[in-house]
Amino acid sequence: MGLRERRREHTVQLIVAAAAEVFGRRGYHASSMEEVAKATGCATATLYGYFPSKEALFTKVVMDLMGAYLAGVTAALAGASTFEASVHGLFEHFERFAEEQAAVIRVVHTAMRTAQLGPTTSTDEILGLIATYRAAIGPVFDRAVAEGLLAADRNHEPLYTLLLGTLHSASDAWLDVGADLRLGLHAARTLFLAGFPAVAAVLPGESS
Amino acid sequence: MGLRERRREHTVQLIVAAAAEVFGRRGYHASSMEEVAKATGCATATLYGYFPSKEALFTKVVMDLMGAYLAGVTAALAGASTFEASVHGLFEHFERFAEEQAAVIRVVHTAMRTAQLGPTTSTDEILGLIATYRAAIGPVFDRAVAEGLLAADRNHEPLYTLLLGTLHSASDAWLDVGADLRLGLHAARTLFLAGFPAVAAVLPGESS
Amino acid sequence: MGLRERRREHTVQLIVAAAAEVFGRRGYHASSMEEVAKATGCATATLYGYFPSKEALFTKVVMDLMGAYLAGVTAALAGASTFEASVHGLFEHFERFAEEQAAVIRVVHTAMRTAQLGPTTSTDEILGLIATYRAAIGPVFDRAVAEGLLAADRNHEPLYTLLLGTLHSASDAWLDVGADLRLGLHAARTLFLAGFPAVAAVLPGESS
Amino acid sequence: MGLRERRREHTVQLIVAAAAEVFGRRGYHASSMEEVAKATGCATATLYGYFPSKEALFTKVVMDLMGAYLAGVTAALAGASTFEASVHGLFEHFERFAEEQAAVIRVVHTAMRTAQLGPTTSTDEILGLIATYRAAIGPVFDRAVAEGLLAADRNHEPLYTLLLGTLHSASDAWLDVGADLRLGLHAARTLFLAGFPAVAAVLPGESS
DNA sequence: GATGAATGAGCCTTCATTCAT
DNA sequence: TATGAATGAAGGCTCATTCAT
Repeated sequence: MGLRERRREHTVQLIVAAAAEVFGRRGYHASSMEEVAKATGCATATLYGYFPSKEALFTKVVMDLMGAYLAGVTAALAGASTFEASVHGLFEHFERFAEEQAAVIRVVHTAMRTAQLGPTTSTDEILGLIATYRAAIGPVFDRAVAEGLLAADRNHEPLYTLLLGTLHSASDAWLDVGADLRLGLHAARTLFLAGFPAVAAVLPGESS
Repeated sequence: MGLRERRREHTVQLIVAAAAEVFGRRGYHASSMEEVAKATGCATATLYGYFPSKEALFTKVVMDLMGAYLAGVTAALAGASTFEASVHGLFEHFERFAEEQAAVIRVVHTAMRTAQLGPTTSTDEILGLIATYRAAIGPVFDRAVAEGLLAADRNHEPLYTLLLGTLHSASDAWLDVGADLRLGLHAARTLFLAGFPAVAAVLPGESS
Repeated sequence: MGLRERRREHTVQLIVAAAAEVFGRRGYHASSMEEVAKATGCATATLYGYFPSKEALFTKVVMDLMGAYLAGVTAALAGASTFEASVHGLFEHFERFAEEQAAVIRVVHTAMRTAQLGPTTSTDEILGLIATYRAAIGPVFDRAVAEGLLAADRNHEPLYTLLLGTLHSASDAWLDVGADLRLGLHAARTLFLAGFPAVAAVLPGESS
Repeated sequence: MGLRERRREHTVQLIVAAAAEVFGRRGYHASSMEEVAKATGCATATLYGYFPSKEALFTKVVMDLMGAYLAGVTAALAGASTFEASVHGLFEHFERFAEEQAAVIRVVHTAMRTAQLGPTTSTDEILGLIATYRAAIGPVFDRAVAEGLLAADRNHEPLYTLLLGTLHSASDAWLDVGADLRLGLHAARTLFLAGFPAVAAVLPGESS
């Protein structure tokens, strides 16, 4: 990559970082390009030299942050050989990531939670992202199956929902009402691990 | 209440119902007063005869729906004498409510999850609402304490978070990716009940 | 038509008149909605209560003015029984119309001359308008045929072009360099009538 | 002219050629400097190394093309000794020129026709250009006078208008509705020559 | 000389809100 | 009370132009 391109890429990163902060704090619709520009330290028009539209910028922000987060998830799970270790790894990664970049969590939550609150067009991409997220945590359940804790021929769907649900509930409480993040995550992990066998037992056979 | 006032109140309800549908479908910022008016079947200006602003309308919508929902929660919990029955009652109430009024859940989620996605000013009211929600499900844990499943002098905060987190994760998955609601709620309840003792055991002493 | 509609229609006419003046003076691209609003005596946003876009307003202006002009053309030709009288009628109508509403001629010329200078989308409508214009002056040549001045089985295309060309050249000179309109039209009419037989004689057989 | 200057002049020509194509196709206002740059094969900023503004570039384009065209006109008229030959020469030159460079005709028409469609400020230059154009075809009428077809002490103004009007009407029809150029020009020339005596007879005495 | 990047000004359009009827 | 109409205040986006490299 030439020098020019590097500089450009750097600027893109600065914009994305500023935009992440703004979008995370105000949501998509309430954020204005002028606000993002001010946060970046440039003129509004400058943003359009890097992104063709507000929506494209938003999508880039979500994709980038989510990509970084998911890469960490994958790495964390790669280093865990048992089901329990996987869950621990996932929660630890989340905690680290959340503390470093609260804004990130905010945008990602915002985006994932509310396809309908973001711009219409990128809905598909966001849904794809949700799918990617679920795929990334798949190894957790592969290990559960390998360890005999979970039958392979069951509908695992609710497990994904619950793992992410308990995980995110802690960060939501942290962001929304200022609850203790570490404690929340600890409790969430405990609940998930302790309740897992019972849930596994009630899952119906694979279907849709 | 005079006849005049009754008629007015009726109109208010019609508007709120229409607004709930619109806000639930599009979110606060993406919804326009014109859209709400069209859904109500009146002119935009008419809305201002009943609500001083878009924000006030939104707040009213959230408050009303949440109030109805919470009344149901309270009723459901009043009729349950044990911890387990309480949890069952809560989930059943939720399921019934969600199926009847998907839009309601959408707005409430939207509102609760993201103070920042709604209008800035009403944040306080929404936070108050969250507190009310938590208070409404308090009886669940009172029963757990009464049954000796939970020590009274512990920080119950994470329990509230987790109960609501598991509950809502199911409806989120239902709304966002079309997951099976009944199955999701069943799994969530199972997880919560089975994992509860373990979580209760790791809760730290009362603090904040 | 109710009173409401009448008032509305009246406002539409006021806007169209103001817009005709502005578009006629500055052309489509150089005119701004703010300028039109100022000429109308209202706020910019008000225009959007009557027209969905700048382009729609422009199209309406052109269509309306052209429609009025063509109605006059048709009427003038209906009252003329000979070829020569037709041509006289056409020129007289044009002169009257031009003096009354110079702006009209400007917009129409602008629009007709340069589909590509107006908004892209309405190009088709403008081409259709050109076709309508040509159709409106058709009777002139029907009479020429009836009087034996013109063979029916010839390509009349160049005649249309020349009749309008001589006619418009006079108004163009009037608008652009301040030439005398009456004199110009007189000369144009004289040229057309005197040269017509010669042109009719050189027209090729009907083809495309 | 040094080598350096020659190279510069060459670049100027490349830009003017590209700009002529763009302005001819889209008109002044709808053309962007970026579009011109792309057509030239250089960066937008580069254009400013050769022209101080968009307007200056437009003016240069018009002046250059018109200059080339008028030089041809002058040459054609110089080689024609009679009135009729002059008119023939003019039309032939026009036909050759138009077929070679349709874009040229487009820009020139655009510019001449509509001072208001080009940039406001250069109106004077364009008016001067119109005057130059008229001067260039002056010899046609000088010959008419010499041949006794036209009285010298009359207002020749309408003749200029009509000669150019008939000429241009053919190319307009060609450009706008795809009419046959050669046929149109033939008809136009025929009309002009055949009708000329009659017009000459009705011209008033010299005045403005 | 050439260009990528930056930007101020401006344009079209939307929308919450007000007001006269 | 209901509403059509009017509007100020943005907001997203474009573009001619400048400047540092």
